[in-house]
Amino acid sequence: MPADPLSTTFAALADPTRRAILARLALGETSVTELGAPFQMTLPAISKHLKVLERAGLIERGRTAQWRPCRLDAGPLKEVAGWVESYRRFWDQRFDRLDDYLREVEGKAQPGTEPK
Amino acid sequence: MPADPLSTTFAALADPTRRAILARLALGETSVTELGAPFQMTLPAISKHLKVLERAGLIERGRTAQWRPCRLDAGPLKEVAGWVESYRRFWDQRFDRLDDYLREVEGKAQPGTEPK
DNA sequence: TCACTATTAAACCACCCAGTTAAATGACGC
DNA sequence: GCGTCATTTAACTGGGTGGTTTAATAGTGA
Repeated sequence: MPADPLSTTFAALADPTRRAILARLALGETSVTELGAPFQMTLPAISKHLKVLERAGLIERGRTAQWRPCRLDAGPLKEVAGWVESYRRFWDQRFDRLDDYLREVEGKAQPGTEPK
Repeated sequence: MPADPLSTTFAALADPTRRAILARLALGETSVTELGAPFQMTLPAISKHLKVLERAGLIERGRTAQWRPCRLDAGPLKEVAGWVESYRRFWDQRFDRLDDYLREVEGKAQPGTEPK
């Protein structure tokens, strides 16, 4: 239901098989069969994972003869990085005291869409 | 089923309501009722979202009287940032030519768990 | 104790997801 | 055209998820 791109990207990344596929594609374009080789899983399952990654815009697909090779498209990861970076100050120890200070000064503010 | 922490974190982030809750918590600790106020959703639904966030380690919960306030714990986001950063060179335009070069030199390597 | 507030639990629903097997599509080589 | 390889589709299953309503738990305060 939530069709927003960030949710789709996060959902696509929430599976270790799909993340492993992306890692393999980071080494270069390859075929579906070779992508599936490392996994104890049938090829239709791999094909479904690829469809999820494609809908999330994380891979692109070509058509060379009977092969439909995949290549990585890291565009959506840029938005993920941007989102997560906006929380950096919350895990970076160097800003812990600053956080306490800001929280003290600001008190309770109205809810916004993203922090900072 | 995939109980690995990174998958759990990504799955927790793959919902706009939960991301909005995190954004609200970035402004400071607050109660369940106040967290649910901006959403057209019943409180049990909010409570379930909080349980998902808690299992992912993204929030911590206290016990002050009848309130069980939530506060942000961005620890897992650090791992997310680390994972996504390993793909930075694939979306950063400045490295496009370098990518082509590396792909040419490396040819096909064996699949690893993460790139580079 | 009683009424009230804050929060969760239980039971239920519709739907999506990850996986399977079996069959279909499509391109190649002979 | 035929057999073969690469890939996808169809149909099905088990289990998780996001939401609801109703009811239970737990603390506060008179």
